[in-house]
Amino acid sequence: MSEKNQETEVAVKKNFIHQIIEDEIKEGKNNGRVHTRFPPEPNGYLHIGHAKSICLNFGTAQKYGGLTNLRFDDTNPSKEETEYVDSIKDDIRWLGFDWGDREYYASDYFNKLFDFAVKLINEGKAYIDDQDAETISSQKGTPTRPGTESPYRNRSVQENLDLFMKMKDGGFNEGDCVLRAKIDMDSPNMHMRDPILYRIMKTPHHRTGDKWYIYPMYDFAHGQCDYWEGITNSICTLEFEVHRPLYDWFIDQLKSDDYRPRQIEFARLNLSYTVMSKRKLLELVKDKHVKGWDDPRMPTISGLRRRGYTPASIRNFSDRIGVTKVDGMIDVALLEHSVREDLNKTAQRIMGVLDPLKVVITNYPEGQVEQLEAVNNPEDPEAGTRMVPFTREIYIERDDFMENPPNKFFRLAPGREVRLRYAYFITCTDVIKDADGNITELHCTYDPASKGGNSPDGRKVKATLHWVSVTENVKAEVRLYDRLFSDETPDGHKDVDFKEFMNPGSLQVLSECYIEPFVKQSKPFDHFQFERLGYFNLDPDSTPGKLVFNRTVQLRDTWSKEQNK
RNA sequence: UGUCCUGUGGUGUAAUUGGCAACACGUCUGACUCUGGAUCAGAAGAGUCCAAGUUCGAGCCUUGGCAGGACAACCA
Repeated sequence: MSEKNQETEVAVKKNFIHQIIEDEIKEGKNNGRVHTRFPPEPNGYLHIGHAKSICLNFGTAQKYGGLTNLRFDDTNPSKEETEYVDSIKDDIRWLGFDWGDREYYASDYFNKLFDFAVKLINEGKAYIDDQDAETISSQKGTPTRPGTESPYRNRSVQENLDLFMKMKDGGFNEGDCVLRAKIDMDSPNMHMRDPILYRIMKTPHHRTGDKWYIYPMYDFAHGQCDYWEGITNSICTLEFEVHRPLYDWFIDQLKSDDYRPRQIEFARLNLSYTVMSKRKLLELVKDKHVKGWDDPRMPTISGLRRRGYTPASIRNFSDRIGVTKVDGMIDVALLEHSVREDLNKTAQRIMGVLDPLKVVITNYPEGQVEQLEAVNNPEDPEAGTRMVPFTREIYIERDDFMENPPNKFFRLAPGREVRLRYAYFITCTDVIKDADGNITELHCTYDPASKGGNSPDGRKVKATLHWVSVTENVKAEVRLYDRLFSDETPDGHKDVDFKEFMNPGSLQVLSECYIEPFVKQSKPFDHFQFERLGYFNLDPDSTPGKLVFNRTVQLRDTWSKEQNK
């Protein structure tokens, strides 16, 4: 089934960044122009936290009639790969955003950055330091203690220039020396204590190959790229707050008129029961704790996509959680609510039995196949109806039957009558067991007058069960997912590795599932609601002979709540 | 012994010239229902980190505390 277009969209509410921008527009800053950028480092797959940033950056520009650039922050060739560039572009597009032809790379600016560094050297604002990393680090001081100046700090401009050229030309080994800005070793802000601008790396770069032996540091690249691209609002996460004075310092050295990009920080997303750091996600992938970056249990965008999340559901989630500077923790339940809300309006309904229990309808003609009409989506009349085959033997869900039902159990039990959805009323007459006392099948009778699901005498039943014909069905594998971690903050424990909290039951594979024949025509990533069970989508592992479904999320279930009381 | 940032129901956000705290998720009732879904109606739950001050009036302003977070990679 193709994706329906009637996605639900939550109105983007105004956040503190929008407020700042509106104030700027009122002041006439940048002539009312708004230009943002999304700057991923291509060293891993995007996750739901990046989705928040993408929605913020693209959404803010859209809101104020501006543009958003995509810029890969590729200043460290030892970590970055083209595979990641491709996945990032796919994910942003899938989320529904477009950067037009404004696809940039920090590496596009390597020449300009080099020239800028030369300018700083000429102005006596940068110098080559021959000390090793450890020494430089020890001279930095601590957050509470000032640093000390490097003995190389006052080299002549000419000497600095010569050495910088030699660095560029590969005349040194990695670690021999670095280029540093000459700012203030006494600054209370660590980042202003003569930060490193360039380091030597003899690693080929995914775009510039072996052209460069020196690469700029993040701080020396990011703000300048913003400046050259005409970015007005450079939105980043809270940990860069202390970098802002340095960001501004570089812009001060660069700017030629009133224009200057402004860095604004917001709190990154933390989701309960998951980890969000790229390093930890990479670890899960590399050590095979999950099947890959797109494992449906991963909080990556590709994982959520494979799990069955829709772009609209992620966008809505992102709008709903808001944007602030408060470092908090969002309940995964809100993410789940967002998919249910969207899928409820759009998903094709079908019937599927995950844990089959055979039912023989003893008074139904053998060999007969009836086609019964079923509604495709009660939330969307336009979705129409389909036919579902009914036969003498059917499967129902094993836990839809109880031999000795408690008070509030409304489903099938000995002697009780229930409705089979879109079919007939049936009454349980016999419970068949094996030698060990396990229930192997049920015998029921049906009321032919209740065809379609209603009895002409107005008789009511308390429950409606989903079912699938024993002979007219598609057998499928269904993968049930639970949270990957059993702890709310798996990486929040100082002495315990986050992997200790991995949930051993996060994946449950059911191979004996029966789905109504309608699903034969479905394609990977198609969304369904298996009635009464939850939302599922077809996994790309499916082959024509074997369909595989992922459970995106369960339906809200008041019965299980009742049970847990 | 520093700099910067943050503190509003269980969670997340709102309260725009100071006017007795709103919304969403979650929770709990009930109605309706051919999905124990959805929908609808309703409830509980904070007096805004603390203290003092200004004011007729403070979540918003002032002062002083307290608590949490970020910063010491040739990572981003």
